[in-house]
Amino acid sequence: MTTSPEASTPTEPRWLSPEEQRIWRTFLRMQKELDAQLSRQMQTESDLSIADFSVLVALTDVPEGQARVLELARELQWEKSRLSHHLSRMVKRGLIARAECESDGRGSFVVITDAGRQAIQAAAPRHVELVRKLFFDPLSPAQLGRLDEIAVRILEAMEGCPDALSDS
Amino acid sequence: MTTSPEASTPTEPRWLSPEEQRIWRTFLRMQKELDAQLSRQMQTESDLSIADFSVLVALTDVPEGQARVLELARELQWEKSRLSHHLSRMVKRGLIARAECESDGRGSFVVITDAGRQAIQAAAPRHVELVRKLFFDPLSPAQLGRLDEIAVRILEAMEGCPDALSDS
DNA sequence: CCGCCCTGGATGACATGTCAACCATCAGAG
DNA sequence: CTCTGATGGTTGACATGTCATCCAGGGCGG
Repeated sequence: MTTSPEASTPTEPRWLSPEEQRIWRTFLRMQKELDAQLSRQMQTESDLSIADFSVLVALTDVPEGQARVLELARELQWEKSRLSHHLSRMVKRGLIARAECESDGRGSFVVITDAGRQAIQAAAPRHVELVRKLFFDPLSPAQLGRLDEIAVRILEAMEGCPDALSDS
Repeated sequence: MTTSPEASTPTEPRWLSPEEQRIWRTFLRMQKELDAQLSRQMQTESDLSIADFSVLVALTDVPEGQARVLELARELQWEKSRLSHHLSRMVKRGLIARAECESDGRGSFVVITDAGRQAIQAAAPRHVELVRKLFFDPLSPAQLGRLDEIAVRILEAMEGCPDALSDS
């Protein structure tokens, strides 16, 4: 971001002003810290990663605690290969199980196990508390509304972009 | 986040309202997408990861393009082991080099190479453009100011937290 | 000079994510 | 029925992160 403005680039790039740089770095730092705190807490207090948690949430959101793999992938907006790898690890740890799909020989279902339910039921309250403490509580309702607008705005800006909005 | 509110937890957790859930998920999605787009662009157009880029930026920010490892770690707010691993990979790719530290036999310097300089000088303009396009351009100056306040607010909320703000 | 603890940094084992290739099944054209 | 291409999903190789551990050199009391 601070590469000296002397290089002869076609149409001199619009470098960030010092103030813009500060804002951008603050924003990045906030994101990183937030993520780090939430991950750390989830890991140390509940022995789950945020990724594990997301999968379990998606599964409990759905009737029977059971879903097709690609359906999950769409829900989570994960690549299918990432999901597949992650599911394998979760199976190994007993949080979920795979089940055959009768109607389609290719597909398979993912089912949440009792251990999985227990894990998420233990983790969720703490997680929500922390999300409140770090995100909702510090912001006024007005700020929250404006942040939401901003997030939506940025999402819109990304929608028309070269790379598809990450899915499989 | 949607674990049914029937479990008998001590002091029923303050679950998120549907609207709060929507806001939180939107926020997470925005973060993820932003990061994904920036990473993808950096990778495909400049063959660098955001991490590589950050290291190179930190090195060009500093006189002589040279710094001590832990100094870099502090700058980037990375764990020292992460940095060490990453530096090894970057050395292997010729972007940086290690140099002995005369004054302290333990330490070593990291120096940016010519290849490293070329890489960052090629990558920076495109990166800045994308940051503008996805972050600064879509927001009004007023929104930007409010977002900054919000980010600072959240960072403050995290400062007093159990886990130290991630450093080594 | 010696013993001891601190510090800077590297390493190995392991969790996670990405990309590309693979494979079986399905679905439709002939 | 068979060939062909799309679909659902897994796999392997490899990049990246985390944690715990190790190790060499430094600084200091004695």
